[in-house]
Amino acid sequence: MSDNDKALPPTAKSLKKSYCNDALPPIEEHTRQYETVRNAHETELIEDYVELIGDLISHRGEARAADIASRMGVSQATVSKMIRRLNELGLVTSKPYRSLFLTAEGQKMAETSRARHDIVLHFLRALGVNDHTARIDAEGMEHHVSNETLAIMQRFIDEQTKR
Amino acid sequence: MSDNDKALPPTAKSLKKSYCNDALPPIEEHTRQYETVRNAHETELIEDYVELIGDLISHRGEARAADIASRMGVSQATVSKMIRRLNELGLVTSKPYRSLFLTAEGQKMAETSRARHDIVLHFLRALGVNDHTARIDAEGMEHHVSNETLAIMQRFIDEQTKR
DNA sequence: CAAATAGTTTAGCCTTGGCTAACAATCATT
DNA sequence: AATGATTGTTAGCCAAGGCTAAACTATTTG
Ligand SMILES: [Mn+2]
Ligand SMILES: [Mn+2]
Ligand SMILES: [Mn+2]
Ligand SMILES: [Mn+2]
Repeated sequence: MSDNDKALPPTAKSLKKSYCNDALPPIEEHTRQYETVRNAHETELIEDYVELIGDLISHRGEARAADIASRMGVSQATVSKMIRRLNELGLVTSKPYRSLFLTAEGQKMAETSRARHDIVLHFLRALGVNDHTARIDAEGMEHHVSNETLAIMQRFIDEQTKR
Repeated sequence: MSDNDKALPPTAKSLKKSYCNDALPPIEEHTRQYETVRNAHETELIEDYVELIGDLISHRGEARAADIASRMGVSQATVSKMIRRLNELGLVTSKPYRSLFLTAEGQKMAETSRARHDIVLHFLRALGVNDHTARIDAEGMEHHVSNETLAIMQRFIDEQTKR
């Protein structure tokens, strides 16, 4: 019914509010938007844990539950429970009372997440956002940035840094 | 211990990976990042519901539970339960089996959310992201964009549209 | 090496946000 | 006005992700 995808009207009216109060998107498209967000929510905590574990291992030599808990700002019990989940998902290996290791799959996820996180963070800084704020925003935004947008962000960073 | 906030070294070394694999952020700052994300998660569904209800009212004349359910892509039972919550939070008023209305507070939240959502969406398009992708990304990103970043996005949009 | 401290796990509780199935109300059509 | 279709509600289930308290293990230190 609506043609949101095609060229914006060449004669935008108010330029400030031009296409913003368009009709609602068609139902199926609208639904898919919310669905995508719900799906992201299912994986984002997992990604953050795996990414943090990878960071702890590479920067500290090992990943201990207590460090995860204090970095995440949650209780050790919460971390312990989550580690069981990560184990079941095949992302980490752990022996009771010992520190954690990432499986091959876990390492892959850690790298991917870290790379994406870095692009978003660098993009925000390149855009002019204060480092502190950029870090906070990136931690949440990263899980909702498509590969398409990520590529554009990377291009933006490259252009900024080149000049 | 680290000074992430202050001026980046004027002689950045690799420019591609310069500050990305720095040491981990100091614990308290790191914790605050994750905390901020957790807080956003508590309010984001609420915001999406309220924003959608506002949109339905202004574009359709009324907000019915069935429309919310089909747009959100969830069951009517889920919507019914959520409406009770919105009611308890003082964001909507509703009589059984009738359509919904936003309270003054609800309207304020709807406007704020809608405005923020629009800025993020327009920003992504101005950046060169395809409309369809931009809509999907915006739906998730919007809840994790600080006011500081939002202002910068708005400035970017203005500059893009001016030239 | 024994005791104290630090780290980890388990048990049990809670809220949120999904679901299905059954029931209740409203609305539209004859 | 009766009936069937649509819409809304309730009950009861589940998983995720928090928490505290208590028990257990490992490490450090006297
Ligand atoms: Mn991350
Ligand atoms: Mn994150
Ligand atoms: Mn929104
Ligand atoms: Mn949203």
